[in-house]
Amino acid sequence: MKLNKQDIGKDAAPTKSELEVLQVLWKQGPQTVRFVHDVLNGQKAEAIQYTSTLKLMQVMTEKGMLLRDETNMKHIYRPALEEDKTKGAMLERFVDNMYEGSVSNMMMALLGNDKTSREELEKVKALLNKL
Amino acid sequence: MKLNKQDIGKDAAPTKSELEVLQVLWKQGPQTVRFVHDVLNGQKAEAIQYTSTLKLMQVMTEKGMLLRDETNMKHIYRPALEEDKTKGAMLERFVDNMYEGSVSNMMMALLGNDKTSREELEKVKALLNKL
DNA sequence: TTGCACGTACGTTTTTAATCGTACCTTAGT
DNA sequence: ACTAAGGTACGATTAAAAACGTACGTGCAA
Repeated sequence: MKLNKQDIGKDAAPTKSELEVLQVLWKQGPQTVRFVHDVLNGQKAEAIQYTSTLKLMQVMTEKGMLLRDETNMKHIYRPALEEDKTKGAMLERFVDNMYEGSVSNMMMALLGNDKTSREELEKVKALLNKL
Repeated sequence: MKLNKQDIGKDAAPTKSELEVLQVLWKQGPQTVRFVHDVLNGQKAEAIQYTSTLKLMQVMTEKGMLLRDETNMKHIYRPALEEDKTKGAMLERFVDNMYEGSVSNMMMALLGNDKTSREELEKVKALLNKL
């Protein structure tokens, strides 16, 4: 009995390129491979081959990460899972791995980071004070 | 002229296993391969071979990610970069990739996530109000 | 009605990460 | 001195992700 990837790591995190594809679809709605490919390689100097993107999205479909409408010749792909769900899970994993699962730990790190703008922190503060 | 990895992706993000090694060293201070290996595989059912950990750490050293003291036979490894610096960079990358670089966007996601405990959010609030 | 632009299918290759095994060195206990 | 325990070195293998090219189908415009 040959066991498929799907049967195993059902909730595996998307890889870097898979995430890029998902981002486009979440933002733009269901689209063709061509569309996603162009968005991803538009102004990029090191453009990838179209068929590479195609293959990637086909594999993602096999993994159950994307769904596709094959009624027309130009297949239309869409994410199987909502943006919030997926990103939420990834965020959780990230906080667990990096900050012992503690959001406040992560926040502390942010405070010591110059790159984090004052405005952003103000926004967060406002957000939390509305609880 | 053969060009080395080091010359290229100097600030490449640590991979998953590399991060695990770094975490041990940051927490425990400079240590031998044996030590790191045991911490990482202590209670694990699927323990890895010692030489795999050794090789991993050697490669990390080649990449400039670890430094080692070879004066004694048992080499002592330590991270080349401080925890804060490394994690800060990773966090920044994460926020960029996932939340368009906006910390408040990320915070919003956290609010909609049941797994984030109320206490944690309170802590963060307290933290920010001290600004 | 032919040919070309544009699409899918899918095996193959390349690259990188992760893991392993074998050879060999060093030291402490006998 | 001998050996066992435990260390390093490093090429080789396996596994997974990323990228590619070739074959082939479909429809529309000259």
